[in-house]
Parts: sequence; C-alpha cells; structure tokens
Amino acid sequence: MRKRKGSERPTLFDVARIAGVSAITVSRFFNDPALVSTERRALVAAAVEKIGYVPNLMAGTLASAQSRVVAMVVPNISGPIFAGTMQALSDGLARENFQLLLASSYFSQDNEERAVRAFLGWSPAALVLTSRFHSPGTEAMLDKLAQPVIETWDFDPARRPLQVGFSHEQVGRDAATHLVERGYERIAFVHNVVPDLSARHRCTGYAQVMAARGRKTIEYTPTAATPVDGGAQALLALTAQGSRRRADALFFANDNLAFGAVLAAQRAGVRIPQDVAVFGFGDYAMADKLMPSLSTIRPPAQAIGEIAARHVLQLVGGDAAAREAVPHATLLTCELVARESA
Amino acid sequence: MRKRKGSERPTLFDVARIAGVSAITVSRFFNDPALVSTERRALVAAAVEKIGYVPNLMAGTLASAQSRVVAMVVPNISGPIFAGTMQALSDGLARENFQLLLASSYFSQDNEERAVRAFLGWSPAALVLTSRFHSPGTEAMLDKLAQPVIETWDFDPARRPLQVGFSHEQVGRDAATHLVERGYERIAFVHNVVPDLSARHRCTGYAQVMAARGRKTIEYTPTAATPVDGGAQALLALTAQGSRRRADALFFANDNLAFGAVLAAQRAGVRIPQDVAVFGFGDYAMADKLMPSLSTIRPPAQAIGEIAARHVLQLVGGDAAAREAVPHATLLTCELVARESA
DNA sequence: TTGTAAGCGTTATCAT
DNA sequence: ATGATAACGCTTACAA
Repeated sequence: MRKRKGSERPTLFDVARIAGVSAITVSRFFNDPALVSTERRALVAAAVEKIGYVPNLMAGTLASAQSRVVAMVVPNISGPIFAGTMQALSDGLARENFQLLLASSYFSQDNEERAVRAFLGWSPAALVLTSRFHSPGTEAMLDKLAQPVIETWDFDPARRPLQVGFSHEQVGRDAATHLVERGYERIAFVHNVVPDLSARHRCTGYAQVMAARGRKTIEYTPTAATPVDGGAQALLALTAQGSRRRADALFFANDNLAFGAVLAAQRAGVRIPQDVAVFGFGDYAMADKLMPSLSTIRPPAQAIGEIAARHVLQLVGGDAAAREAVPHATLLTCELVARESA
Repeated sequence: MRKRKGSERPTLFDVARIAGVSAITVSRFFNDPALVSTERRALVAAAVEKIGYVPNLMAGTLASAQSRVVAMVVPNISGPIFAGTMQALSDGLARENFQLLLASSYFSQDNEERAVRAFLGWSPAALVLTSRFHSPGTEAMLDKLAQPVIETWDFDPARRPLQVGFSHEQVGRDAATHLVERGYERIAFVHNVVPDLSARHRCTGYAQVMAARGRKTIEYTPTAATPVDGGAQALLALTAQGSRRRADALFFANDNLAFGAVLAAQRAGVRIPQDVAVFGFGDYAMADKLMPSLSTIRPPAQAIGEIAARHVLQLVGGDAAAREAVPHATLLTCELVARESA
C-alpha cells in the first residue's frame, strides 16, 4: 500500500519484479548493457517490452547529477537566421539522446537573463547562447555556472566561454571590399529595424574599409516595423533624386531587408544593379531565386550547430581525453556569394 | 560529510539553514508564498538572494509527479510554417514557467514515434503534436498516456485527443472555389516535394469542388529537391505550349512552391495572372511583397499555439472547474487573402 | 503558520 | 556479474 501516489507509470522495480532480477540490473540494462549477462538481458528486455516501461529521466538526472538536457537561448525561434543552427544542434544532440530546451530573447538582454535563470533549474548539461553580449546579471550567473557555456555566432576569443562562430566585422569588411572592387562609389550601410549588436559589428567592418579607402560612410536606419518594409523604405530613401545620402550600393544588415529592397525596386522601376547595387547578409532561402538574384554572405549556420553539438557531447558525454581535445574557440568563415544584385 | 556528490549547487536545505527555518518553509516560499508569514518570507528571500539559490526542477518534478515541461513534435524546427505556432506556444507556456521541449519529425511517422518515446521519459505535462496521422506505435503510446495530448493544425473532431486546428479540406475547397469564381478553366493542384498528408487533404478539397462543377482535376508532383525549385518546375511544366496538362491556374500545396513559381515566371517571361494564375497556402513572410503579390490562404498559426498553450495551462495548471471548461476541439478558420497573382 | 518524516524513481557505492 | 542500501533534492502527508 503506497503512501503517496507517484507518476502511475511502471518503474524500474516493476520491471525488476517481472524479470526476476534486482532493480540495479535493470538500471544497468539501460545504461551499460555490457555489464549484464546475456540471459538476464533477455529477461529484462522481455519485461520492459511487456509493460511498456520508459525510464524516468528526471529521477535518473537527480540520482546521477548528470542531465541530458542542453539549453539554448536564441533571439527568436521562428526567424530564419538561427533556424539552421537550432536544427543542427537539436539533431546532433538527439542522436545521443540529449534534449534541446529552447527559449527566445527577442534580442533583449533582460529576456536572455530571464531565460538563463529559468534554465538553471533544469540543471542543463550545457548552455548554448547566440550572442556574446549579456547583461551583468547574466554574466554573473555564467561565472558561477559549473556547466560549460557555449557562445555561438559572435566570435570573440578574448572571452572565457567556449566560442563557435565567425567575425561579424570580417563580414562587414568582406562585403565592403567586394562593393569597392566592383567599382561602386557611394556605399551605404542599412541597419536592422530592431537593435542588433551583431549587425552593428558588420557595420564597423564596413566603416573600417571605407575609412581605409578614404571613403565617406553612409548609414541609414529604417523606421518601418518589419525588415522587408524597412528594406523597401531604405531603397526608396537612398535612391531618391537629389538626396543628400544618395548611394549607388546598399549593404543591408540582413537578407530580409535586402529582399524588401529588391521587391520594392521592381515596383518602383529602380534597376538593380544598374541604378543601385544591393548586398545582403544571411543567404536566406530565396536569395538565389530573386530577380535579380541577391549577392550576399552566407554564415555557417549549420556548421555552428553541428560543432556546438560536438562540443557538448565531448564535454559532458565523453571521457577526459576527449575533453582536452575540445578547442577553446572555433573561428569559422563565411562565404561571399556574388550573384546579380551586386 | 556527504557520501555522494550531488549537483554542487545550493539546495533547499542550505537556504533553510541560513534563513533559520525548515526546508518545507522554503519550499512553500516558492510554491505558495501565501502560506508563509511575512517575516519568514523576508528571511528566506534574503537567504535565497545571498547564495543565489535556484530550485532544482528535476527534484521537484520527481517529488510532486507534476512536471512543467510540455513536449512538442513539429515536422521541422527551421521551417516557416510552424514557426508561429511554436513561438506562441513557447511564449504562452513561458509566462507560467513551463518549458517547451521540441523535436522534429521531418514529416516521418517513424521519427515522430521516436520523438514521442524519447519525450515520455521526461514525463511531460502534455504532448503537442502537429498532425493527426501517426504510426500504430505512436497511437498505442498515446492511448496509454495519462497526460493530455493535443493535436494541432489538422482538425478531426472524431479523434479522441484534444484538437486545435482547421480543416485542410476546407482550405482546398476555398481556394478552388476562389479560382473557379475568378473564371479560370483549367485549375491544377501542385503537390509538395515531400510526402505531406495535410497537403493531400487540401488536394481532396480541391478535387471535391472540381467534381461538383464537372471540371477535370489536374495534379502535378514536382521531382525537385526543394519547394522553391519544385514550384519553378511545376510552373514551367504546366504552362508549356501543347502540354497535355496545360493549366491556366495553379494551386500550390504551399507558398514556398508558389514563390518558386512566381520567381521562375519572372525569368521565363510568363505573365501572372494573365498567362497563368498562382495561388498558394501559408501566407509566408514575403507573400505580399512578391511581384505580383501572392494570393494565398493564411492559416491561424499563432492562434493555434496560443490556444494550445491555454489548454495545457488549464488542464495541468488549473483546477477541476477550468478542466471542464476546455473544449474537446477548437475549429479555427483560415483567411483567404486575395492579392494580384490569382 | 510551521515542522517532521517518508517517499518520488533512479543511480553511486560498496559488498559479494 | 549481481545485489543491498543509501542518497540525489524536493514535496506530500500528517502532526503540532
């Protein structure tokens, strides 16, 4: 007669009773089958099958102090940008029966802090972040954290946590150099419609190249609500006859802005790249199908997720030797995809 | 001297010791503060703050047999289709400190079954699925499950679990009727590039309308790898001079296919809608920015997520009265958005 | 309002 | 190779 009601699911002891073995043998059957003799393995397997037993991972985590959850904070779950990374990380972890816990920050450090705090209660095996810019509160929590923290996308080898990413400044330099070499004279940078620190770093790289070549920088920040509308707004504003900020090439903070610009140009009769060149960032799904097709820079989104997954598995799943092998920082490169628009 | 090493984080007992109260008081402080006197509340709060205590949710779940995780299986995490639902569900749950656990099925029932089995170990408070078509194995697990199961997107009131969705057949009927009423004669349905049962149901609705009006159905299944390429392929094939299956209106299984068609039409010099009308499904981000803008049907993606979240919270967070109030099934409607392409 | 004792389902530890 | 026992960190049940 139980004194308390539990989950009402079969437990390890139920399996053990039916199989005629002890509970720990069933535990070993799941965690290290090699330790169990062939005969008992069959007995346990039959019992598991018979009652449809599924191990309670919460209890296992509590007992072993080793969880198989990895928590990740992304700016938003629904956007196209981090989708590849999320998917690759989730798939890589799933292969080793790790689960991915997701939360969105909406580009807000406060939301990120809230999410990290909430995650802590799950004792995740590792924490994956998509930015290196955190609130002081978040930094304090990360400092105390025993588990590995992996910062992705933004790369800064000076920071202590594990890094998997690329240099946004380099992206800015690559794009600006490309546009300069194509002969464009008045190259503008169009910011995102929401505060976006990574985009600001791409802008810094762009500004470096402009300065090095004695060019003037032109910056524009759309006020529209969505990136697509913002891109359209920027295109019209920066190509207007007689505008003080008239440009012959637009480097957009991301492809969605650039999409908006290309589509608005079609409607407005602005010719790309003859009247104005358009360059994006992200290489989103339809960049190559647009008319004209979009020149852009493709970040290694999937690779970031895969490598992050590998790091997690080596750090928390592997042995000490593997642990040594994990590099502190992995700097990936982006690919410049030159198409018709610039 | 501890006999085993735990998580190395402060525990409830650490807080209790510092605050000079018992452990259960600290527990109540977090779960039902009203039960704790104001003075002790202050003591506990101070102690919590001092050592940065975060409750171990795994231990709490184990003890209470009440988890605050909701598991969801989507076809893919990175696609645009379910993004709104995932986001709305995640946000709705986060507000009550529930966590969302995600896995992808890639439209495969085997993967779905694997994901559901893996989820069971987490004793989720509820299970959210994005389809009503499951493998026998999955059905068997769902039958045994004590927790609520919510099927979303596909609506079938005949099924036992909770339903939040819309009728894909109705979508097919609406689109077909729209095209018929616009005067198109030869209306074709273009299938998805992967097996997609929901899309098949939209096709069924389309076929019903065609039959009712004595029209011939034309179906096309692209062989391209991606939806955008498949849409382009379909457009070229179904508008080719002298083709047996030549059509004057194309109803695509989704907007990505339709995007591909519109972009390919621009390049091929096919005029939309003069030469051929294009109709999609999904109302993805750029449907209204395309040239021509895309006529399509917008599913209530966010509403599905919000309502699913509400159901979960009422069922597992609320009292018995709220439980009664949850309707078995919620049938939502889609909005037909008539733009330039059809 | 507060506390004590027992138990949630699993694994670490030690013994055989 | 297998098992008995205690412990993981928390909450329920009951008592005061």
